[in-house]
Amino acid sequence: MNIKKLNYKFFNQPTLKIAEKLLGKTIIFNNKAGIIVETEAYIGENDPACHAARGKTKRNAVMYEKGGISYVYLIYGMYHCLNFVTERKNFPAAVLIRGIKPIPYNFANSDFKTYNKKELILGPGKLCNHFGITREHSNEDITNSEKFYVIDTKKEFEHTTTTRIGISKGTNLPWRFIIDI
DNA sequence: ACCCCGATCGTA
DNA sequence: ACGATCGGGGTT
Repeated sequence: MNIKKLNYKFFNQPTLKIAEKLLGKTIIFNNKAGIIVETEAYIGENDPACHAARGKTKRNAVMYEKGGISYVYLIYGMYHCLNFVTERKNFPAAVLIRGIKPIPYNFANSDFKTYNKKELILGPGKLCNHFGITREHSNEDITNSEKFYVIDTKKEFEHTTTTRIGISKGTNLPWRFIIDI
């Protein structure tokens, strides 16, 4: 199949760059595939919306690990959110995956051109439901797994940058990235 | 032990 | 606009 996975080096770039470059890349999780169409960055203890804003705790400890592992948490008692941890160990940062275009697993490494808005799964909770991702899938090394990884493609995509949504602090930071439909 | 509230979503 | 639903984390 000749599939290249995003590696440790990719996840050690600045988080904003990673959030931007993840657009258009394909997540593989247990034989399901989806192209990332929307991301948000959460960066460091000085970002008031970041889970690490009040320092290290049991829940956010994985954010302090090295880049390239998953961080999945439960929100509002019923939804899961998928993040990829970024940057160096002991610097808490991650990219939240907010939207995908589901595609057949067998076409995961092929080219694509169009996004029909009706086909998209927008929202971190819905996307985790689609894949079947839960907290049990947190703290997994996605650079070195056969079940859970992101396909490395060089192609870049036109996108729009906005402020992050669904938060009450840090609303001024333009750290949300969306593929232009 | 208690209380507040959240990186959401479906329904109204 | 609002309620569901529950665990994390701060406070008493």
